[in-house]
Amino acid sequence: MIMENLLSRKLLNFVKLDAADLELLDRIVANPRTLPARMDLILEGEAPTDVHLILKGFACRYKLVPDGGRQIMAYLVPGDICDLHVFLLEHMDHSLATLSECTVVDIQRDEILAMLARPRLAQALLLSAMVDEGTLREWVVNLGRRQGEERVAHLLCELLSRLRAVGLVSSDSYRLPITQLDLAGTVGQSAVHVNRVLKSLRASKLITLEHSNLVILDLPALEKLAGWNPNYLHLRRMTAAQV
Amino acid sequence: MIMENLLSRKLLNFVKLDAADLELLDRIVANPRTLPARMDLILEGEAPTDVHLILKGFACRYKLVPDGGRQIMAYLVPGDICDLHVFLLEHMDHSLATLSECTVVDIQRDEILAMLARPRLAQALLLSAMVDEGTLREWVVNLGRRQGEERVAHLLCELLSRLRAVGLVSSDSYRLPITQLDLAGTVGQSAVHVNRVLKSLRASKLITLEHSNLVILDLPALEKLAGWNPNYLHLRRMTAAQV
DNA sequence: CGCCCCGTTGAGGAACGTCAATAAGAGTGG
DNA sequence: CCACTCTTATTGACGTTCCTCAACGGGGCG
Repeated sequence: MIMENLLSRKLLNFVKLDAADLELLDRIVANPRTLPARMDLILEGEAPTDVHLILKGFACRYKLVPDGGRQIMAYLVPGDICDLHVFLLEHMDHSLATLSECTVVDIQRDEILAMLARPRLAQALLLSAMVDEGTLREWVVNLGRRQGEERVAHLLCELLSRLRAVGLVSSDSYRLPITQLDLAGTVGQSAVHVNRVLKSLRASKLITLEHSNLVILDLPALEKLAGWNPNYLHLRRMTAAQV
Repeated sequence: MIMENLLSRKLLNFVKLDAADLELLDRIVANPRTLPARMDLILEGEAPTDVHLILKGFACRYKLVPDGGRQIMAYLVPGDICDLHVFLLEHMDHSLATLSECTVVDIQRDEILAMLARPRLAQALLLSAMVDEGTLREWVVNLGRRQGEERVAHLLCELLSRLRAVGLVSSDSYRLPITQLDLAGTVGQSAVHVNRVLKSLRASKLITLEHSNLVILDLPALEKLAGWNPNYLHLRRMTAAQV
């Protein structure tokens, strides 16, 4: 089975690309490597070297706090590029790690420059970076203003949209290959409480979640609970739903 | 009294600038306007037109949530530039408003392009944007992993660093022209609870706060409480402390 | 088979929210 | 300058959300 170029698929949500653009992207994703779950890509304080592109699996940005806990500040899902700031920042102010097993491409400096030299690709990459920032702002809202169930519901809605944009959703269902401990580190609550929140979402017939398979049973109700508004993802074109 | 060019002062924290760079910045800040407190600069959903530069006062990014509350996601203090993404995003995914009376410069498209055409200014602006993003990540940590007193303490430490970088701090003291309701909307707690947190910080002899004048009485202790680590601000050079 | 990580549940306590009342300032018009 | 009003700050009482500690079960993997 041929692996579709998820980078192209993602960027096509923002801009049109010509054949040469697509060919460059195909060349870039040609040599991926596979990493196990729970593996650091780069640590806070280290000097960034290359740019990472996720093709498969979930990764995250995180920081450790003095009391031993960790806060996840971003999910990196297939099609996501991280650390375009390689060229500017001397030291990482956060760490990067896989959550599940991941397929990753290390993009070299000259390949990034080749992309930025193409106006439409440059625009798509910048737009994608602005969306990441908008997502961060929405996470601040999520942590600051919503409580348990709404918080998790919002995260599930966001992942639905983001994964749908790269064709990884069918019938409001997707793989969510993370533990409840990771989920707790994401929504800023204890693992015990997240477990109870999930129990409650299941009891309300909003979702099922077994063996890392999430099924959203009642999307309108989940979106309503979450106060969902996808404008911060700035998706201009919706990709066709998969069968 | 001549108003110092706070934009230059801020950018000099990141890069060296030559005389022509500084002259361009002086031209840009030449025609400011003054806005009253609690005034929107732009609303979520609107199309951004120009870029805003704050010269005096506090402004913020915020979103309203269905239940009527508002979450502040960023503070804009003197020297801060917002919305460089004017050129890319069709609609704002959040709103911008003044918290106190503000002096603001509206920067036109061609002036932005003139700055970006100068390599060092471009680098400084991009670095500044990355710092904004790093700040957003730290706020996620603040909301997700810290409780009341640590949260407020962290915010106060951050503002100390940021205001010091533009010369608005003397002896660990600065103007904090915001209400407790705004503070609550920032740290994701109720105004009543923020009031009690402040009371506790005062009782611990860490700060005083009267008439919008904040005095940090014991900075090491406040930083320890906050788990303060300024690396995300990426300040390379410290500006001299003001008398 | 045994171990370890993960998910689940119970019990009790700490942190935080809501409602409500009062005080203290700040601005406004007379 | 004073009376009035509106916003902001402060405090108490009480309820809710969430955390911590602890125990137990289940499934994957050596």
